[in-house]
Amino acid sequence: MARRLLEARALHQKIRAIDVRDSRILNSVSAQDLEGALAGRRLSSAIRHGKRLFLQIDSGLWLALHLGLTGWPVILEKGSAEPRHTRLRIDFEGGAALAFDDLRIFGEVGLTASPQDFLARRGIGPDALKMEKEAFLAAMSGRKGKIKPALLDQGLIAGLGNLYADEALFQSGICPQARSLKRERLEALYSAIQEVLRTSLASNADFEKLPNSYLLPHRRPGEACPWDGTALQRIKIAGRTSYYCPQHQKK
DNA sequence: CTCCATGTTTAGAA
DNA sequence: CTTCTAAACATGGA
Repeated sequence: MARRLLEARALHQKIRAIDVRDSRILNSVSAQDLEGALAGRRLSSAIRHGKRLFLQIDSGLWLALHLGLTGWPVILEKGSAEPRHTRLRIDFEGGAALAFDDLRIFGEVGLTASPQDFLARRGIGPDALKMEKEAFLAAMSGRKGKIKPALLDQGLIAGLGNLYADEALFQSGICPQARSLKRERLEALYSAIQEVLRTSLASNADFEKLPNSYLLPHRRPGEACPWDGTALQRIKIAGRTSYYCPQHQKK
């Protein structure tokens, strides 16, 4: 979504000014370096890999973005008010601007020579939506730990967060604490991941627009499973809250 | 006031 | 070596 937005609205315009409002979002780059890399240039393409966004600058360098918990890119038309927690603002010739809004500042902005380099250095694995089934099976099999932390491990599969991991497990009938899953169940999980991510993209990450058969619109204490009416369970796994249905999600 | 929260990294314990 | 937990980061809402 963010990538599509940037692709549609932030490319090919000459950058007039950069304003780093809060340098805490910068990751191993100074505000000066960022300005030097962007001023007078244009953004030429946008790609997403897992939770990372990369914007190519026409100099060949890339802007590397992570939205964190609360980050979001916002396109501002000429004269429109900017979001309250704008941490970085890029103004284009012509009056439009790109604001990076991020309340909690868990997002980050950096520069890299190439996305491949950046991903390798950070140890980020294949993107969930581009990953082949066999690669997924290879990454997930032979592990002794619980399935949920493996899904959240960005080095094994990049792009699933806590909520979508819960949703994929829910859809494939697998308990987040299950271990050593058989091939057949991993295949079901793979399909669920693909479907959950595609459906979520189509609904613009709005939980209320997701099908009622999804966990996410019901992911609250005391709610019932939309499949069988069983009370949803809430547990902590690897420090993250997990919701699941004890009736249809098996170990 | 306290607890919790959509993410990542790091340190340290099993 | 693998797996898991807690803490830290910053801010707001219940």
